[in-house]
Amino acid sequence: MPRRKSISKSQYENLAAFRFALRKFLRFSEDAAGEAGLTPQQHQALLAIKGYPGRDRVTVGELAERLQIKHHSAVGLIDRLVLEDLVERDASAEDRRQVHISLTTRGEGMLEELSSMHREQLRLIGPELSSLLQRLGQGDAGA
Amino acid sequence: MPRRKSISKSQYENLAAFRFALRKFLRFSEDAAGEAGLTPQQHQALLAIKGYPGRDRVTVGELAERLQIKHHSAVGLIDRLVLEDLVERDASAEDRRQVHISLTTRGEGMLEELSSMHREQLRLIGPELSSLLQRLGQGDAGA
DNA sequence: GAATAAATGTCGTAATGCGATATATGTCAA
DNA sequence: TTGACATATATCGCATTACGACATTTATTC
Repeated sequence: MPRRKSISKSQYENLAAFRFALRKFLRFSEDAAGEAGLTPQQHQALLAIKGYPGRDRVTVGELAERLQIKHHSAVGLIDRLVLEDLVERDASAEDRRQVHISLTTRGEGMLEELSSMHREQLRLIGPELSSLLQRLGQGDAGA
Repeated sequence: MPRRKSISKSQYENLAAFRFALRKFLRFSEDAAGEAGLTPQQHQALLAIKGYPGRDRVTVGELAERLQIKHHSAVGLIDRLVLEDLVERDASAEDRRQVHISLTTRGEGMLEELSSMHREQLRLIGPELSSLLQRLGQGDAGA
């Protein structure tokens, strides 16, 4: 039987089931951010800053990389976060082209609240996602 | 030590690492769709239709549910898909309020190509995602 | 110190999801 | 069989956001 390009009905169903589960998680996340008064992207930016490996500040370029968006998209996002008093910009001492972004106290509080909810939700749905991923990893066994 | 609301630095890093991996996968998916000449949402719609459990057509409402968007957002999405000759609308015989959406031959071809790529990519990164999920499921052990 | 690269920022454009609202069809009961 | 209500889809205008093209400032290199 064919192996590379051909996709069986059950494989389409598996792929779709995974994306459905993913969308439900993202919807949960979007709703949680919205109820906290943040846009989803603002929430992701706060997490990317506070959760950056080994530090709790980032440059504009680093933030763009972590969010997988372009530099100038990150600039606009940061503009709105600064307006909301959620992050602050500080010029870098070493390289004056760079700008360091870090959370304000207000930003920290909001992120902590949201992160707590997400930690719980991910513990809840993590096993399901892993199971769906594993099913995709197998050949075309299950229906 | 505290258990509910408080989040350690390493937990922020774990949450951020998971979202980063997720964003990289979604970026892969967005880029793949774009190269095929589709928007990311158009691709997701095709998959949701073809991968619907037990069928390969859906109603507008079902599509909205699978994509986790509102009905009228799905309507606009379907409008654009019909214009691109990727899906077709058919009136339901049983309930004339409903509209059945199914893929055209062109839509099938595009979805098969994209699904093949996604299947491979998910096999590649599935283990990493599972590992990150499992780390979130544990307490606050690892750093 | 001129040329080039890198980091950030500005501006206008396009896609998309949503709330409010409208229309058509089905359902149920008096 | 008709009136009241529910359901499925569609329309319209709005807000958010990411992008490409381009500009500016600072660092680096020969």
